[in-house]
Amino acid sequence: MPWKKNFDVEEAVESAMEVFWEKGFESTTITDITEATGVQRQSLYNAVGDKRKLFLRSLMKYDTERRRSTLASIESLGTPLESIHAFFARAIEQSTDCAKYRGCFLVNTALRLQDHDDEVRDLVSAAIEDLRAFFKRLIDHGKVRGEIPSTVDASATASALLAAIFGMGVMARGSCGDDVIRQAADRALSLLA
Amino acid sequence: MPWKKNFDVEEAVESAMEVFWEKGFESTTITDITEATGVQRQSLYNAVGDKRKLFLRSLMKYDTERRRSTLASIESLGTPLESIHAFFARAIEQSTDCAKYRGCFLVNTALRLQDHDDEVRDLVSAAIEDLRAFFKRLIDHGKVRGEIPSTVDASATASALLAAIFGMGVMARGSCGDDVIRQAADRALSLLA
DNA sequence: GCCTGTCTTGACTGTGCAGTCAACACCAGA
DNA sequence: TCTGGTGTTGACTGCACAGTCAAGACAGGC
Repeated sequence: MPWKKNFDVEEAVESAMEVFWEKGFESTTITDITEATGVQRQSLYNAVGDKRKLFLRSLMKYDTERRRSTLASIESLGTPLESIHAFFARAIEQSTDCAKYRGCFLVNTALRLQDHDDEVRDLVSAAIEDLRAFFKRLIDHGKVRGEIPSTVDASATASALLAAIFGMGVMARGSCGDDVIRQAADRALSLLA
Repeated sequence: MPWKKNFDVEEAVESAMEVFWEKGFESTTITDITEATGVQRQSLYNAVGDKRKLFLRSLMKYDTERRRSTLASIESLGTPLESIHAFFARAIEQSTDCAKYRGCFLVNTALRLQDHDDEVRDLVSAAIEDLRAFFKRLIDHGKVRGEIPSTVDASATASALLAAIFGMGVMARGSCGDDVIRQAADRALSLLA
């Protein structure tokens, strides 16, 4: 007896994610989302729930389908040191292309954590901790391979790289010049030499 | 014939600044401000103008009365290297006291620059550039004094310290542990050794 | 004491929003 | 073909907000 939905929920969440990523939670209206997805208001509410649930689901989708897969592909790219450099190169590319700069969805969310509930908070904290672990793991491997001096403190340096990545994002938003961002990345990476 | 205002405009802007600093532009309502200042709606509109003008004026007050004077007092505190360490110590203290963490008003604004017009943008960019210049000046002086190795690139390292400071702010918001923030600061400062 | 122009007050207006409702369209099984 | 339940549609509700209005309070000049 039921009637099949004439839209795909996952596709709708994907489109909603793009909008939330671009504009943030507060500044996104349900109308923005219905326009982006082509799905009617009530159909969205039936399928997913309210705005908050839709945001959480978008963030989870980003976390699993974008962030984790990106880190995995970068990690398998070359040597540990090369992977770290590749990560920073990617961050620079994104930060300096101001036309389409929108940062990382999770970090954007971290910057407005007061807008959100514990579920979102926990997801964000876990993602940040995971990125730090990513750096630490690569540094440890680099030390084993002899690419990175054994005197480098893996944990502390991972924290510093994390701060550098975040800082570059802030600088990009604060309309710093590209050269300043590149300098910051270069000096941060010098901690590995 | 006129009638004297029974409130001080500067005091009102000071109170408004506290609210905008705490909650950001979008999340602050005029009612929040009338409650914080004790000044009636229309009196505020008469004295300062609309919400946007009030925000700009608050930001300018912060820039001149807080940021600049803080930098000046830190700069005159001791040797250049000591001043930089003092700046980071202050940042750590603020970032790890999560109970009253609210970051720097200008950086908070930088993170939501899309909410604002060119006047605000320009003020924020100038403040960020000024902070970078602050670091660069101190590094240059430190090199002259022999506190900082002459091999340190003052400009690039200033950019890296800037990124580190911003990154620490993001980490504080993303509910990173205090030790991670401290590690990041420690490694950033190691660029001066 | 009256007049003039500013300041104050609280109610008002219009807008944009999240979320809801009720009527309708549709499909599958009896 | 009828029936019941689910999906869809667009209008609706209630609320919070920025900004405005008009009536009144007030102080000084005449």
